[in-house]
Amino acid sequence: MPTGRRERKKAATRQKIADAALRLFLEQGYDAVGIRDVAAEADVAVTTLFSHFASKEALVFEQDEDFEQRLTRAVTDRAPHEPLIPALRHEIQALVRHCTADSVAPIWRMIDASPALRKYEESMRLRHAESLATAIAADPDLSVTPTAARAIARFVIDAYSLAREATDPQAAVGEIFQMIEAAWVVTCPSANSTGTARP
Amino acid sequence: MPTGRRERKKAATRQKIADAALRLFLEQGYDAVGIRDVAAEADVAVTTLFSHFASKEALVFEQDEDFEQRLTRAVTDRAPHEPLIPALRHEIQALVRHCTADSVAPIWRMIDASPALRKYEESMRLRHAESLATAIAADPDLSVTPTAARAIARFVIDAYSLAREATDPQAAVGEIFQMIEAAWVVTCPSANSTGTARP
DNA sequence: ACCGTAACACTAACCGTTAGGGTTTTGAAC
DNA sequence: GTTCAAAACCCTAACGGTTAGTGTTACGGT
Repeated sequence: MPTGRRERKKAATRQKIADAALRLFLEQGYDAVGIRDVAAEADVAVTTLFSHFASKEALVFEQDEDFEQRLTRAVTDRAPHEPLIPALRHEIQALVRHCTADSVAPIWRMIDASPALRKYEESMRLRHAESLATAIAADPDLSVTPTAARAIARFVIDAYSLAREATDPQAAVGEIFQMIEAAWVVTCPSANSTGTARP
Repeated sequence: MPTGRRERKKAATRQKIADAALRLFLEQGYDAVGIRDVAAEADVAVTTLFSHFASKEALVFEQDEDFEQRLTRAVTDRAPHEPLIPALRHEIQALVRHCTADSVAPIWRMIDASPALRKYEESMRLRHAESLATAIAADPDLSVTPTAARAIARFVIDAYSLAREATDPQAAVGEIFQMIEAAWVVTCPSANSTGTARP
C-alpha cells in the first residue's frame, strides 16, 4: 500500500543524519561532537534527528538490527537436522570477521574509546541474547529448557564480544565455541556429537 | 594515620544520601525522583551528592563492590586444590539467595522496571566479569588461556543474572553450572571431574 | 481538489552532571 | 593554644542529551 516518495525521503533523511554523524564523530571524536552539531551538519532540526534515532549512541549502532536478524536466522533458517552450535559458530565467525575488517576498524576503535558507547553496546547485547534465546527455545527439533536456551544464547553473545577484543579473534571464537559445544551437550543427553573441528 | 571523626562524618553523609535516595525511589519510583529531590531530602548540596556517588544509578547499586570482592575471593581464598567451578557455584548460589530474599525484592523489582538501571547493572556485570577473569587467570593451580578465563568468568556472571530472573533461581543456578562445568572441563584436558551434584 | 496525516521545524524547557569558586570543619604540626 | 593545609561541603551557573508543545509543509488516498 505505501507507495514511495515519502518513504524514500524519510530514508534519505535518516541516511543523511547517520552519514553526517559518523563523519563528525570520526573527525572530531564522539564526545567532542554534540547532537546540535550533528543536526546542523545534516541540516535538520534536533527533534527530527531524535525522531529517527532514539539516542546519540544509536547514531553509531545504526544497523544493529542486522546483527540481531542474522543471529536468529542462523538458528531458524538452518537446514533440517543441522546441528545448532556449529551453525551459530559459523555465523559468529562471519560477524567477527566483518567487524574486525579494516574498513570498519576506526568505528570500533571509537566505540572502545567511549564509555557511553561501550555501555550502549552492552545493553544491545542483552537484547540480542534475548532474541537468540527465544529463537533457540522455539526450535521444535531442540528440546531445551528456557533457562538452558537463555544460557546458551548469552554464551554465544559473550563469544562474539570476547572475540572482538581478543588478539586473535578467529582463534578466540574457536576456543570459546569448544566450550559452548560442551555446555550444549550436557543440556540434551540424547544429543549427537557435532564435531567442533579445530586442528 | 587517619584517625576518625572526619571519616565517620563522611560515611554518615554517604549513608544519609543513600538512605534518602532509596526511600524516595521506592516511594515514588526511580524515574519520578530527581537528583535535586534526593539532595534536598538528604539535606546536602547536589555537588556533595555527586562527590559521594558517581551517578544517579550508583545510588541504587550502593554496595556493588561487595559483590565483586565476594566473587574474586571465592577464587583466591579457596582451599588448596579445591576445584574452581564448585567454589564459584557455591558463591553464586549464596548471592542469588541473598538478592531474591523478600527484604530486597522491592529493590530488584524497581531495578527491573527501569531501563536506565538495567543498563547500569549490565555494565557493572562486565566489570565484575573482568575482575573475576583476572582472578581466575592469576591462579597458579589453573593453567588456562586468557580467553578461556574471560569466557568462564562471563558464563558465571551470566548464571547469576539469568538465575535472578528465573522462576526457580536455585534450580537455574544448578542447571547453568552443569553447563559451565562441562565448558570448564574442555579447557584443561588434564582436569579431574569435580562432581556437579544435582540429583 | 481535498483532507488527514506523516515528516519536519522552532522554542523552551527538564534533568543529570560538571566547572568554578567560596566557606567551614578537621587533623596535625608547631 | 595557634596556625595551616586539606578535606568536606555549599552555591551558582552552565553544558549536553532529550522531550513536550505547537505549528507548518508535503505527500498520498479519496
